Amino acid sequence: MLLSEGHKHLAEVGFARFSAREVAKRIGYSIGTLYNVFGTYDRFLVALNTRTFQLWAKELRAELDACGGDRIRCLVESYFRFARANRNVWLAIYDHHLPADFVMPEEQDWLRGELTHIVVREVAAALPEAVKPQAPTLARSLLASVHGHCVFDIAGSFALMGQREPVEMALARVRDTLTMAARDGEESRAQ
Amino acid sequence: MLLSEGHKHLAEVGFARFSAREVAKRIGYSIGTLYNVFGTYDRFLVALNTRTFQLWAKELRAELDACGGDRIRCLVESYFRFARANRNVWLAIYDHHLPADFVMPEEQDWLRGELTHIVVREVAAALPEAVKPQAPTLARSLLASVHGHCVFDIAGSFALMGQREPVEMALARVRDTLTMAARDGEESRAQ
DNA sequence: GCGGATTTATAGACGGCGTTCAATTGTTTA
DNA sequence: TAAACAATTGAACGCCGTCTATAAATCCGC
Repeated sequence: MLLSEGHKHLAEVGFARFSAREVAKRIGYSIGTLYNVFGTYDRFLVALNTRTFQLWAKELRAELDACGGDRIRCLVESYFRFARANRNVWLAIYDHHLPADFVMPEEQDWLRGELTHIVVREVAAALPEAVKPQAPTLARSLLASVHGHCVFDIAGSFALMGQREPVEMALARVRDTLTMAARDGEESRAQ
Repeated sequence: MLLSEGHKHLAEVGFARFSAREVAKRIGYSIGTLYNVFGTYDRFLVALNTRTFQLWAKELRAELDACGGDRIRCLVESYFRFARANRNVWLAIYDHHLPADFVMPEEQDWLRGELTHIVVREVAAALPEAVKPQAPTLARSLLASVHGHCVFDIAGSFALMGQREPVEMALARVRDTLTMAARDGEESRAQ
């Protein structure tokens, strides 16, 4: 209840205007109760962001299942679609910086890994046999590239720079790298 | 004075713990004075972030001037170096989301363009003649890719994923794209 | 069924925040 | 010097996250 209403509130007002007090008030709880449950504002936000990761992974799996041939395009488009459709909760994941001494509950680690693992699997499938071992590293790197495009898109930086079609740009960068990796694979086979 | 001390305070405590009140107190100003000058917290932060952009562009130019042969590597390394050396003020640029109705003073627009323009020039220099017109679009896309790697690096996501050498990874992605672009150039010449 | 123990919930208090504004101080001009 | 103007102030407001003493609810052995 605290989680679902909190997630709704976060989606409505965004990270900067989010308030744990307001969430408690909305569902008729006292502020003290919320703090008894989560202990601290940071931990509450971590729990909400974990919820976002769960939602994200679920949608990604669904879209991959419903995907036709081009699974790499599907991945990239899904990344942008989720961020755009869930702007505030998506941004909150990256706006919320944990204190250096914060120990993350395993829960979130595992779920972030879930998303990454999906991408690793798809990247591996797109690579020729000779370079498949590079898939984990390559997948994380491509994730970062797509993320960068998505951040600029959401923040409006691309619009300011007169750039359009950020999804296609991100996809093109991914294809560049996959093509180059495939070429490496051929060379190592030719030797 | 408000700007320099504010920038220092932001660098010390980071975006989340930053407070305009504290800045005013530190230099012996009243809180009211700060608000007469900047009008609002958002505008104060925009001014501080503009300062960060200025510093960033200055360092980038200096490092390019002192750069040996590999100017693309120099760009990527400089991006990471600035973000790492100025973690809090760099993060503040991306953590501070403006209200939708906010009209950005031209100042910051111009300075952001400054950084981009440097990158565009260097990317153009790295491209064969046939594809040089793509330089502006390509440069912004590569900026996004490097930014994505840098965000994950600063946030510690790469470390969590067991990934090392984010700078080299980002550089590799840039080279992938530049190589592919060069190949496109050759093909269009061959036709 | 009951009374003590233990968990859970409450709301008031605290200091700090961004923001506003009437009052004050300082500066220029006539 | 006196009046007009500009700059500065800090108390007041309603928020915030956090803590804590108190009250309510739940459980459990008898």
